Amino acid sequence: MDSSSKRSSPVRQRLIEAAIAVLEQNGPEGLQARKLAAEIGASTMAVYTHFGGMPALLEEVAREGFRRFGRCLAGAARSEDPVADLLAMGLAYREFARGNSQLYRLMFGLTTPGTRVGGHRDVTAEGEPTSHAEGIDAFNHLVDVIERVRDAGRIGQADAVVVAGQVWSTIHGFVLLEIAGFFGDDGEGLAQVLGPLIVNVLVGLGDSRDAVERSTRAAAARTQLDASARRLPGQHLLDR
Amino acid sequence: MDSSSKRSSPVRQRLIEAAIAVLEQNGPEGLQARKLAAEIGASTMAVYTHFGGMPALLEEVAREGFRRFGRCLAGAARSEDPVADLLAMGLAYREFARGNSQLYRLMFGLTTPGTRVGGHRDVTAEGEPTSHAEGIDAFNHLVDVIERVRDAGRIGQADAVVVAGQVWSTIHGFVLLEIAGFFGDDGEGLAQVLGPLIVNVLVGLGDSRDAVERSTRAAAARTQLDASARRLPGQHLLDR
DNA sequence: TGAGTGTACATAACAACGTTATGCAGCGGA
DNA sequence: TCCGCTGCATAACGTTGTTATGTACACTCA
Repeated sequence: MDSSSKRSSPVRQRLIEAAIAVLEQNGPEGLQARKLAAEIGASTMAVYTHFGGMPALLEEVAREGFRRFGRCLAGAARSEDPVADLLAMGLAYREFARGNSQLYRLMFGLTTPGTRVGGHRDVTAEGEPTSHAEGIDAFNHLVDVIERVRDAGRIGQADAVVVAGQVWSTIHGFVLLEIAGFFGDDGEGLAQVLGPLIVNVLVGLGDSRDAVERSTRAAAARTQLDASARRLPGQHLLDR
Repeated sequence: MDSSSKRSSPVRQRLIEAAIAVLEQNGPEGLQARKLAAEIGASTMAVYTHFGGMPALLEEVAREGFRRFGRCLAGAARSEDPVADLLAMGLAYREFARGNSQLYRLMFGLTTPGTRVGGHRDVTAEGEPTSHAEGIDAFNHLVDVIERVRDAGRIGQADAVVVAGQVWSTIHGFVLLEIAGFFGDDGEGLAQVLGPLIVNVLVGLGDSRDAVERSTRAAAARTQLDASARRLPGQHLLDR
C-alpha cells in the first residue's frame, strides 16, 4: 500500500476536521462517534476502520492541534529585535488559545471527553499526552526565539530551554485562567496581567525595563494590537 | 427542615468524598453515578435526590476542592518575611496540585468528564466555572500575602490583585505543565523552572535579587524542601 | 478474463452510562 | 389513625462507544 491511500485517506482527514469543528462549536460533549460520522456522511464504522476507536481519534485531533499551534507560533514575525519577536509570539500564542480554546485544552490532555468505556474495558490511562512530540515541536519555536534573545545579550547566559519553560509556564497559566473566565472576557487580562507579567519576567531575566518596553511597543506596532479594549463590567478577579 | 438534615446529610457528604477518592484513584472516567453510589452502598438514586444529577455533584466536588485548596494555602506559615511567606505558599500550592492533580484539574473546569447526556438533553454549558466564588476565596489568600509584600516595600506600589493575577498565572501554568509531564516527574521542574521563574517575577516586580534569594532560603528552610531531588533520565523538555 | 483476496463501509446488535418512572418503607403532624 | 412527604431501591429508557456480520468494490494473479 502506498502512503497516500491509507495514511491520508480523505475520510480520515475529514473526520479529524469535523472533530475539530464540532469540538469548538459544541464543546467536548459533541465529540461522539455517531455525530462525527454523520457529519461527514458516513457510519460510525469509519471511526474504527481509520482510528480503531474514539480515543485514538482524539489523540489525532490533539496532534493536529499541536501542528496548527506550531505553525501559528512559527508565523510570528522575525525581526532584528528578538525580544519584540518573543512578545509577538506571546500574542500569537494567546490569540491561538483564545480562538481555539476547546482545542487548546484538548491538546494539553485537559479535556478527556470521549474516553467513555462503552463496550470494552480499555481507557486511555488519563492525561498521558502521547502527542508530546508535536507539543515539543511547538515548544521549540519558543526556544528558538529565546536563543536569539540570549544571543543578543538581553538576558545573560541562561539556558534557553529552561527560560523557555519559564515563559511557557507564564503564558500557559495566564491563557488557561483567561479562558476559564477568571480575568474577564475583554482584553483586560492581557493589558493588566499578561503584558506586565511577561515584562517582569524579562526584567527578572536580566533585560533592562526600558529595552523591554521599547520592544513591547515594537511588537504592539507590528500586531495591530487593540490592547486598550473597551472595559465592560464583569464578575472576575480584576473587578473590584 | 433544619440545616443538618438536608444540607449536610451523611450520604451527600459521603458521595462527595467518594467522588474525590475515586477521581484521584481512577481518574475522571471513574466518576460514574453507579460506581459512586455503590461505593457508599446506595443506589444511583442517591445522586439524584441529593444533587439532581452528575453535573451538580461534580460542581460540588469542585467546590469542596477549592475549599481544601484554600485551607492548604491558608496553612502556609506567616512570618515577618512576607516574600518568604509567598514562596512558601507557592510551594504549598504546587504540593496541593501534585498531590491532588485530578481534583485540581476538575476544579478549574478542565476535566469535564461526567457531563454526558444520557436520557436528557441538558449539559452544563462547558467550562463555566460556577465554583468561581470558592476559587476567588482561595485566590484571596494570595492577594493577602502580596499586600503584605507590598506593604513591606519590596515591590513598589503595585495593585496587589493584579500582581496576584500574575503570580497565579505563573504557578498555575507551571503546575499544569508539570502535571502533564512536560517537566519530568522528579523535582527538576521545581528547581529549574518554577523556582527561578518566581524569583525572576519578584525581581521584575521591583524586589532586589539578593533579598529574594534570602527569602528563598528562608522559605526552603521552613519547608523541609528536598529541592535537589535525584535526577533520573526522562523524556521531557528539560532533558536534552 | 474470471476467480480469489482484501479493504472500506453500512447495518444491527451489545454492554455500560446518565437519567427517569414507579413503588415502597418510614417518618411527622393533624 | 390517616395523610403526605422524604429517602431510597428497582426497573426501565435513550444514548453512548464498541463489536459482529455482511456486502460491495478494487485489486491481483492465473
